[in-house]
Amino acid sequence: MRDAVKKLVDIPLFAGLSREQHAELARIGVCRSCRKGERLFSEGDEGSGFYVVLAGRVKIFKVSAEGKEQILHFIGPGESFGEVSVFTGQGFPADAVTAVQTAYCFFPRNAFIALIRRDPTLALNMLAQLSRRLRQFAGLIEDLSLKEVPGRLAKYLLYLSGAGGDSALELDVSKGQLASLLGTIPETLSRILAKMNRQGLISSHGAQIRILDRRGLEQIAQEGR
Amino acid sequence: MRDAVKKLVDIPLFAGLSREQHAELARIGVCRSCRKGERLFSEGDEGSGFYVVLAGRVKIFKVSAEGKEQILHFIGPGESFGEVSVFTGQGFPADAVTAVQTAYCFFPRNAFIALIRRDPTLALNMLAQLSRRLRQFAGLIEDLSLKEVPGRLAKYLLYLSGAGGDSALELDVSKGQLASLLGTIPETLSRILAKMNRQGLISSHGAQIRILDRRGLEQIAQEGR
DNA sequence: AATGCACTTTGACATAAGTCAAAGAGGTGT
DNA sequence: ACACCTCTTTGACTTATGTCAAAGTGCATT
Repeated sequence: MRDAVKKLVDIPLFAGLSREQHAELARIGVCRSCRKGERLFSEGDEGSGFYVVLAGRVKIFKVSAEGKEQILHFIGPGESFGEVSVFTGQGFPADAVTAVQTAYCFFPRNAFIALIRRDPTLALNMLAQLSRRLRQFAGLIEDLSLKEVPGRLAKYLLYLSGAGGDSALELDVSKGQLASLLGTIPETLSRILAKMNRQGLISSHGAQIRILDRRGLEQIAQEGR
Repeated sequence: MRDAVKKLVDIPLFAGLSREQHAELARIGVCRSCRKGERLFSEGDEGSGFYVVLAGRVKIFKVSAEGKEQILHFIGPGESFGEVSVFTGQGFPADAVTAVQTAYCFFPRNAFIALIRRDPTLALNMLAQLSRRLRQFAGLIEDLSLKEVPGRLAKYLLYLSGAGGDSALELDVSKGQLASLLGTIPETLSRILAKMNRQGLISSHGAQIRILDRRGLEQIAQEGR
C-alpha cells in the first residue's frame, strides 16, 4: 500500500506539485483495495472525502425507483471521483461500485481542503478536473436528450476506435453495462448492433467489433432524432 | 456600469473575499448590458473568460443537428456561467443567449486565474460552484434517462412551489422553453398538463398553476418509467 | 375594435424504444 | 465432456413520445 502512494505523482490532478505537497498527500491519503462489485458509497451518503483510482475501475451511476441504472461514467486509473461532496458539503450525488478489482486512495475532506488552501496549483488542477467532468456531463445530457440510441452507440464506437482510425476494436464493458452507459437496455442495444451489422456498418462477434463504414457511423453519430 | 460592480460583493462566488480582492475583481471585470435574445457565445467558441449575471437571465443550451434545443439551465442574478472553458482552456461546451434583457459582468480568463492563485477562498468558492453544477447536471441526466416526462414536470412544479408548500405558482418561463428544459417538445408538455388537470392533480390557466394534489405529484415525480 | 403574430392546444398518425418471455451462446468449474 | 450460470439475442407486443397539420388563444400594436 505504501507503494501505491508513489503512483500519486503520476496523477494529472496532482501534477506540478512540489515534493513536499506530494509527501503531504501521501500522508493524508488512505490506500485500499477491494474486489469487484464492492460498494464504495451510495447516493445521499455523507461525503467525508474523495477517491483516486490507482488500478482497476469504478462505476458511478444513478438508480431509478424501479431499479434501472444510468451510468454517469467509469473512473479508471489516475482519475478521481467523489469530489463534489467535498466542496458542497452535501451527500454524494450518485452511487459508486467497483466494476473490477480496484485499488484506490481516499483523501479525507478537511485535510484535503487545507492542502488546497495552501497550494493554488492543486486548486487549479481540481478546477480543471471538475470542468472536464462538467463538459462530459453536458455531452451526456445532449446525447440523451437530442440523439437516438443508434447515434449514441455510433458515437461510442467511434470514440473507442480512437481518433487514429483503428477499424478493429474491443468493447471494454459488458453489453449490459454499455446499454446502461448509453441510457438504454440490453435488448435495444442488441437489436441496434444487429441492425448495424445487417447494414454493413460494422461486423461484430461478441466484444470484438470491426468498423466497416466509418463515414456511415459518423453520420449516424451526428444525427439527432 | 461602475455601479453594477458594487453588486459583486453580494455574489456567493465572491463571498468572504477581502476588500482588496473585491476591488481587484471590479477592476478586471467588464460590465455590459444587452437586450433579450442576444447571443453571448456559441458552443465551440474560444472561451476567453466567464460571466456573472447581475440582472436578468441567460439561457445555456445545446442544439441538435435538426435544431431541437435542450436547455441545460437558466442563469439568474448572482450566478455565473462559462467557467468551464476558463479552466479547461477549450471552447465553450454549450450556447448562451439572454432570455430577457440582461446585465452581466465579464471576467477575462488570465486575470481571473491570477486572482485565484492569490486567494484560496476564491478558489474554494469556485470549486463549490462547479460542484453544485455537477450535482445539478447529474440530476438532469437522471431525470432524462430514468424518468418519463410527467415525472420531470411534476418535479419541476414541486420545485417551483417551494419547500414551504405554496399551492399557487406561476411558470417563470414560456411553455415552449419549459418543454426544452424538461427535454421534450411543447405538444407533449401541453398534453401532460391537460392530463394532470383532468386527473385533478393541478388546475392551470396559462402560466398560473395551482397544485391540488401535492401527494399525487410527489408520487409521479419519484416514479421512474 | 381590428389586425397580426407568436405561443399553445388538439387531433391523427408514425415510430423508437421499453416490457415480457423464451431461446441461444459462452465461459467456468467439476 | 458435462452441467451450470450469466450474459446476450430474438420475437411478439405495448406504449410513451415525437411529427405534421390545423385550429385556437391571448397579447400587443395600430
